[in-house]
Amino acid sequence: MTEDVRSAAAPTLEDVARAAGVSRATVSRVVNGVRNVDPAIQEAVRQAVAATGYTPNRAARSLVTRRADAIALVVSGAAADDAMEEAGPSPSGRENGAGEGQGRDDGGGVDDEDGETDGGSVSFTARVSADPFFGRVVTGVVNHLRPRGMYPMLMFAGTARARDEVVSYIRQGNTDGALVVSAHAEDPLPSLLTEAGLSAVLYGRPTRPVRISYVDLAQRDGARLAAERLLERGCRRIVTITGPLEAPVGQDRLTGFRETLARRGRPDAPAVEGRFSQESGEVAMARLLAEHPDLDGVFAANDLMAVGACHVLREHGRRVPEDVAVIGFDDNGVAAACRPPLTTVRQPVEEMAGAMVDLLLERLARPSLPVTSVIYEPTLVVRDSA
Amino acid sequence: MTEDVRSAAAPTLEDVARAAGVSRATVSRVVNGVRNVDPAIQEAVRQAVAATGYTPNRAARSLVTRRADAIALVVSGAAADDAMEEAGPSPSGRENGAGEGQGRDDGGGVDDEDGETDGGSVSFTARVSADPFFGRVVTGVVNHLRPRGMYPMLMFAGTARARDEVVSYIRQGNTDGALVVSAHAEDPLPSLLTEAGLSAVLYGRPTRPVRISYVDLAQRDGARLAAERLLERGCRRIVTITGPLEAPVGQDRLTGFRETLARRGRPDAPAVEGRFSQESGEVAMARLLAEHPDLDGVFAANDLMAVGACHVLREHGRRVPEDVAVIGFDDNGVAAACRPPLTTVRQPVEEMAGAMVDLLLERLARPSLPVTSVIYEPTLVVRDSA
DNA sequence: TTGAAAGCGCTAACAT
DNA sequence: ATGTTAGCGCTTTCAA
Repeated sequence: MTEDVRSAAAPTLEDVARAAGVSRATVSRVVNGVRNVDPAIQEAVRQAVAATGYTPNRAARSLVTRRADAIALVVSGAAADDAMEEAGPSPSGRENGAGEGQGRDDGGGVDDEDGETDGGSVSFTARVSADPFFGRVVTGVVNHLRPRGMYPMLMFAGTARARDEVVSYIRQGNTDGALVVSAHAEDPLPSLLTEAGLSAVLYGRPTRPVRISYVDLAQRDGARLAAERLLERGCRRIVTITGPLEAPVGQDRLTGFRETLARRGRPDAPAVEGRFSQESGEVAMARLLAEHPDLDGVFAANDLMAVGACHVLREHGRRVPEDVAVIGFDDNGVAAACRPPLTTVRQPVEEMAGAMVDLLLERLARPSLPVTSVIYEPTLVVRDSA
Repeated sequence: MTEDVRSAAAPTLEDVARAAGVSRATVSRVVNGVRNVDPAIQEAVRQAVAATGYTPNRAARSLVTRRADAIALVVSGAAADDAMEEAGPSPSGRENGAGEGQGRDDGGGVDDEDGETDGGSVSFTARVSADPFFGRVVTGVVNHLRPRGMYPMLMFAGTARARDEVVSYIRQGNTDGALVVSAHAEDPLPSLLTEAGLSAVLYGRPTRPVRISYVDLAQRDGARLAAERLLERGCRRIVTITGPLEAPVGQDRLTGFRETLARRGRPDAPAVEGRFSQESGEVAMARLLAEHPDLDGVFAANDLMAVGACHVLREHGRRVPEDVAVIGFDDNGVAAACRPPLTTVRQPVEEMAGAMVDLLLERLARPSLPVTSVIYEPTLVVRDSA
């Protein structure tokens, strides 16, 4: 289809204009789809574009439009404290690996500060690669952006330093907006972004009500689905491993779960807080087992913790699902890979990530648009564990 | 520290020049660290920069330097065939999910082509989020780039179409170079990139010898480590689950393993080919168990397959490591999370990804630099499975 | 509806 | 060692 000659220097508007016998301005109008161009000329220009193999120079365009034509995808995480001020413990459980090497390289040197040794970043980075959830968000965004000819600039904001750099990078106009997925509650990034007047869309309801668009799942409905399934199976002694309770997801999944149980006359399901990691799920399960040896149903607030729970249950001689039914949340790859395959609440992460893209792009196209939120419905995926 | 007034419009070189009482050119020189600037003036300019809160406008800079000051991180995958020409089977086992929905949306429309339904992209995307390996490469790159004030543009090239778009995007100068990690052998991307005269660095030796820089692990040494460990434990009947044999990693890990065994008088260790997915590891293990019921040692070419093997072994009543010792490869998070925790060959993925960044950046700084490769040494991480 | 011209902010000759 | 100047390729008034 493209059999043209493509010489060394990339063709410019000028070249196309000459080939079409019109002015640069007209070519620009055609290329940008601006009205008021004679159809005949329009066609001629299109031909010239094809013949020359013209593609707009983004730098030149950005220079005048003041748009970067790029967006940021930031995986955010650490709370206000980190690298430099690791001291104060956060409200709830802390990530174990955090805190080595802090305070290193404060000089602001631009050299050799690697994530592997960067204070506070270790556990953040580890969690991000360990939980398939983040990978799903990223692939969802990338795949949805691709047909639009765009690729996201990927950023991690795992430390206060990294976060500030990200914010100023975006403020400087290097991207037109940001998609952010937080690995932590109390993430100051959303506020920083909106305060700076930048367009952003979140994955998940922000902890504090900040005026920002977001895409979320009807978390409580998901938890309800899990509770009902456990109830239907005839579980009598149901417990739950929650997510971090300072985060909205953690709270919502717990309350949705408890509400359903309470409505069926089973208030006060025992709960132990986890941190969404497999290990925290194991610890929580062990504790629940010790305190409630007669338990026969477990709802873990994500798949990773459910997998950890299964491991511990088996080590304690309990069969899943015969002795204890287990339900996870997310429906990540680990759920299907688990033994037994996990019954879980599915969150259409990739789709939701795509919705984030749409929301942001619409907002950028029409900044006057109001802040919006889109809520997806979860579904129960029944496999073997419950 | 910054207590200046920051008005609406971003300060330009002009503003700084005025503030410092010099010309734009001088400011530019200072900002870009060009020699031949009087130290006193240099200092004055620096002050002015700080006072005004100046940051270079990248679009303007790119326009004249013809550098994008950005790099691509592409996770590549599918071979020449896909979306449009799914017909011919590849040399060895095919990814199972591949091939639904092919031929859809050929019209070249720029709308609504999502990865989830895009032919050939399904299994690719799934594999990418399922294998923590890719996440590690990505985090390694992002973390290493951050101190340099750069963020990679993330791209997936899972179909021929996507690959072409990626190549032309880069050719158009939207990024200065590319970091590529292939999920498939026979990936045409490296060749396409070099043929187009673009700078690129690969993760892993390319299938065919193409003149391109890469970072790799001494795969055979890693396999040797695994073989020796199994031998030391006194395993008598050792088998292996290989990676895809059309890929260099698959080959190298197998030959390194067999060579070591042969040198100890144990040629012909039974091998079954896997595809690096947990499921393929399960299938392979089941087959090996059927054909060699007396096996007592397994080397899986990656952790995911090792986990699958452990599942199957347990289901067949074999205890790990008492009855059968299992060793994986990579040392991803799943290795430590496995029950029992997996003894495995560690690949310092994040570090290696950092090395890719260095290689590419050096190359961009001095294009005359020769093509290089950096090889890392693997280490054996002993846990419980062997 | 189309063209002419100005200028976005920066770097890189070239002059001084 | 510093300043002057000429664009880089594009969009966007403003005229015609």
